[in-house]
Amino acid sequence: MARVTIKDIAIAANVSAMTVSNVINARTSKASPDTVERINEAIRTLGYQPNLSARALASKASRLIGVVVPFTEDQNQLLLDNPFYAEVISGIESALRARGYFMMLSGLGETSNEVDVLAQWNVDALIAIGIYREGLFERLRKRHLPTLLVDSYLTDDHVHHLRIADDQAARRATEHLIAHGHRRIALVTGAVRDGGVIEQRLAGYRLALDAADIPFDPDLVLAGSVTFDWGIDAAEQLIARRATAAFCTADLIAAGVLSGLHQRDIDIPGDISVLGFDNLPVSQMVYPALSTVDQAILDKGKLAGNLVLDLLEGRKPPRETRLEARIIERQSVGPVRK
Amino acid sequence: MARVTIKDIAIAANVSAMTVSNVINARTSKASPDTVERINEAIRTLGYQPNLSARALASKASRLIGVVVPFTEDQNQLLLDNPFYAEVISGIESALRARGYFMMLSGLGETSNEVDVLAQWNVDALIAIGIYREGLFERLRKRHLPTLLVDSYLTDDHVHHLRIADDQAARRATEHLIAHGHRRIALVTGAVRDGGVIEQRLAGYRLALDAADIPFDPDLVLAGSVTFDWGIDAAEQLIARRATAAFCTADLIAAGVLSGLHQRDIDIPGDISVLGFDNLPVSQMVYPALSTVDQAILDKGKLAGNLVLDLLEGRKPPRETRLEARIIERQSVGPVRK
DNA sequence: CTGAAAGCGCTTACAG
DNA sequence: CTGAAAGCGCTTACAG
Repeated sequence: MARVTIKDIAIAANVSAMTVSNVINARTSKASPDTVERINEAIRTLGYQPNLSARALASKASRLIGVVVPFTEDQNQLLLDNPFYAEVISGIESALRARGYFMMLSGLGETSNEVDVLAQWNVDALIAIGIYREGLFERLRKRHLPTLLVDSYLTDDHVHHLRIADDQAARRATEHLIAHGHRRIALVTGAVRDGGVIEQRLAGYRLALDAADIPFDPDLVLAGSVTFDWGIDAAEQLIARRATAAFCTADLIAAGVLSGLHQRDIDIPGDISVLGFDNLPVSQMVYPALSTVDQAILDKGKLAGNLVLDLLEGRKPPRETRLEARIIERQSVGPVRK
Repeated sequence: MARVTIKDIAIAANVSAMTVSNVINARTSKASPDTVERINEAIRTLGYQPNLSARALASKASRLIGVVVPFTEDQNQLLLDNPFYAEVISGIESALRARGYFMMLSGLGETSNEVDVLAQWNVDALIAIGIYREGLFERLRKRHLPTLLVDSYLTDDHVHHLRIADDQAARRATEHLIAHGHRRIALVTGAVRDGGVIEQRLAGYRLALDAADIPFDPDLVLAGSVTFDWGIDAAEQLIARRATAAFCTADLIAAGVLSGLHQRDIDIPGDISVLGFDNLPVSQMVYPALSTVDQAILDKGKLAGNLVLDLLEGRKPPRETRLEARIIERQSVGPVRK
């Protein structure tokens, strides 16, 4: 049994293919109620499924949104290695689906041609998460697609942005530790990159220190990668540098710090306080439960989806959207030990 | 500047469109080396990108593989909520990409028409993860697509399977606890479903008990959902039922159990031992680090991708592939308290 | 080794 | 309110 096409429906309903097309695409004003009914009936009984490739080809609109995530820092080329991405993507997908669009997911590495893949599928628009490298960014902008950058500070006239107020969030986080009496506060983070979020969070951290008259100590900035393993390593340096608190710019790192401190029998938060960032599910699973900065990842993802569709559908969303983040207090932050 | 098509290349290289098509599709035997060179040159200078929708339409092969994951049990319609899926999917995607195929990801809920979406995109084959419900399964098989079921025991003549030896793995896990002197061993699990993996793991658990002459106590089977929150709740029942060890059929549940036990100041593994399943990244992040059953999720995903492509390309992979799982000993299992 | 023609399943002006 | 025709960018027999 061959696939049932629009032509089959046309024959069954005794109309032309183009009337069927009109009805399918909800241009019902262009057909009499009676015809619409007959066509819908035929669609139901024959089990018609539109061929989306054909539609994309003919209409020059694929209803496909490309979503680009960077491959993990150790270049193992795995999507979704970071639960943060998994959650944003879930949010994006849910928003797209609700509005009748589809997601084409792709990783993006150093030398990768994954952007080409998206071009080949004729995606209507692009959401790129956590982009910083100039080289890759260049490749993105070459196709002049409606583009939304999530968590990126790369500037470009043709690009829209969604991000949290990273500097402010980091400042508040640091202040939260200061309020608990801490003065030797380490910043444990991934690589500080041009146009990335960490740059901004570092700035917020410094602002908080300045405001509290705590001199900035570069030795307390521990930059590695956004991984659990780096957190474990960082724990050792935390101790060596006599930090009493660590502000980690990702929960994944914070989880590693917790684990590294446990290995050395350091009490948390008795000896060292740890504050995370993201409010990933894992932050509730570690021990002690991690105090962290919530950035409502899922909502962020949904918003990203909706913004990019607004953009695509010509509804002129704001060029930049900034979300608020807030601190979630759990058990990993306490007063400084006297 | 309009998109450059195969026709543009044909003109530039002074050949027909079909010769270009042949060269693009690596049927180079059908063209002289000289022609091939001219065509490739034109492709490079003009920056040609094949239109995959057009190719799919004309060739009746989309190189798109549908990947279906069930929506989470609380029906919140979010893909990737479970890190297990995120990891399998990463593996699948990586295998598909390596062989020149693309992934179309879709969730699958109670009433959902997501399978329709995949049909509409003309996916060449299907990988479905963790399917048990008969209703949904029926909808899958109606399209007679090459299908690989991951972690499912639903039988059907037209479907291929990839799974671990769940009964055996559960048996070994239980024996591992028995070897530590435990006799009141609870099984903490998601819903036991027809054709799902948990059914098998329950069987393995019972086999181990039988072999050790430990009577099966239905009160020690705690079935909820595959979530952290359920693990927290289960912790309370563990205590009430005087279990000395818990075998959890998912790390997510085990993490919740750990957390719930901490809340009640139970020492792990001093008072109660906890064993997980999956070896998710989170199993290293919790405290104490979780002993668990490793099922090499990433490799499983890659294998799934390769199996489905073998199937699609007519290489007749085995109808059923069973992977071995092995126990990873960390800190959450210890000898029973006398 | 190369090409002309038909066709994949849709949509889009255009006409009536 | 409805239709005939052309076209989207490819591939597929078929012919030479």
